[in-house]
Amino acid sequence: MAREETIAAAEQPPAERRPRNKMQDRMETFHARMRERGLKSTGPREDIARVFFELHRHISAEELYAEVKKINPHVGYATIYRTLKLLKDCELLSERHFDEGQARYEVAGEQHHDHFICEKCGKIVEFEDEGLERMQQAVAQKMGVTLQRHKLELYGLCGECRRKG
Amino acid sequence: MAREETIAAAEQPPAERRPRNKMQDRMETFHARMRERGLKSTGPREDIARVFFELHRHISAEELYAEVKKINPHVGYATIYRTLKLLKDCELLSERHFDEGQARYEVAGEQHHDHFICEKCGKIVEFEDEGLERMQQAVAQKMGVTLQRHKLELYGLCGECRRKG
DNA sequence: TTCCCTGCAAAAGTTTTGCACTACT
DNA sequence: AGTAGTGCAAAACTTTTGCAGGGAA
Repeated sequence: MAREETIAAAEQPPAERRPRNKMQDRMETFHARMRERGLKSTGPREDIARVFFELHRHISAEELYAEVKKINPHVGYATIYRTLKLLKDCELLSERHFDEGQARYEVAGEQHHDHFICEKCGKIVEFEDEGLERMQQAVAQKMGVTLQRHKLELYGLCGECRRKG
Repeated sequence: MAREETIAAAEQPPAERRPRNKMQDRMETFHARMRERGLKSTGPREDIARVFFELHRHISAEELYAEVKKINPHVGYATIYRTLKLLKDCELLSERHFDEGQARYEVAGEQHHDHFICEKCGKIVEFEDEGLERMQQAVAQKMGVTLQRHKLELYGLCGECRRKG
């Protein structure tokens, strides 16, 4: 059992610019990637992927398991984890380790973003800032290293909690 | 068993500005904080704290256990974890979760810093950049949130590995 | 028909806890 | 003496793996 998570849609690109049915696009991509790899599309995989794409982001394996159980009570934890790994291989999912014991998973292939996490209510807000990205590159250069990826998490109080508290 | 770690001392403040015997200072602080809390200074606690302060940073519980065993083979895992938690309570240790299953621990109370992690050799380099800190504050302000802390990890190739690879 | 996939259960890895015993202060 | 600390073993929790049976291509 982990900290509860609330989701805020933050700084999403305007709806018109996004494809109308992300869900279907993603399922198609999933099928294509599986075919490429000679893997099979099966009931449990469909269910898990569908729930994962449908649900809000930053879900834990435990939460995903519970959700999938609702529509397919037959599915076991092993299949959840195996499908999560498969989705990751297919570059449709990325795994995050926030300050908790368990991993959280989110849809990948979107534009890069970082996270703000409210320490009071647990809300996770995604954001992206060009300036920060550039400055990180500059710092890396100064250190003489090559950057492949990064992880930035800001922790604090969201506007709502600050007002309340 | 986890990924091996190499340590690079990076951008440390000049030696003259640091107290000569950090180790003793830290042990004294540890004793003081324990006294404040009505807790006892004991053999195992001494050994664990000493090894922790002596050793390089970003150690895992497993590694610490192995090191402590060398000087006190009697100590168990439970005491390692309990003492790690105690050191954290005493604000002498901070716990990090990089992209691995297990936690890593480092000496706290130093100036704030972020981490670069080489994806090839596992080397961890600490760094600090004022500009980045300021820009994070600016981004937080733009989002209407209050920042309490943050975590920035850069992943990539260190100079050495890039040259080799 | 051939592998791949599945669920179950057991294992593995990390961290925590219960308990009887020990040892600081 | 009294209370907190210790080691051991067992439990808890998350994730992985072995295996025998079932199903997609």
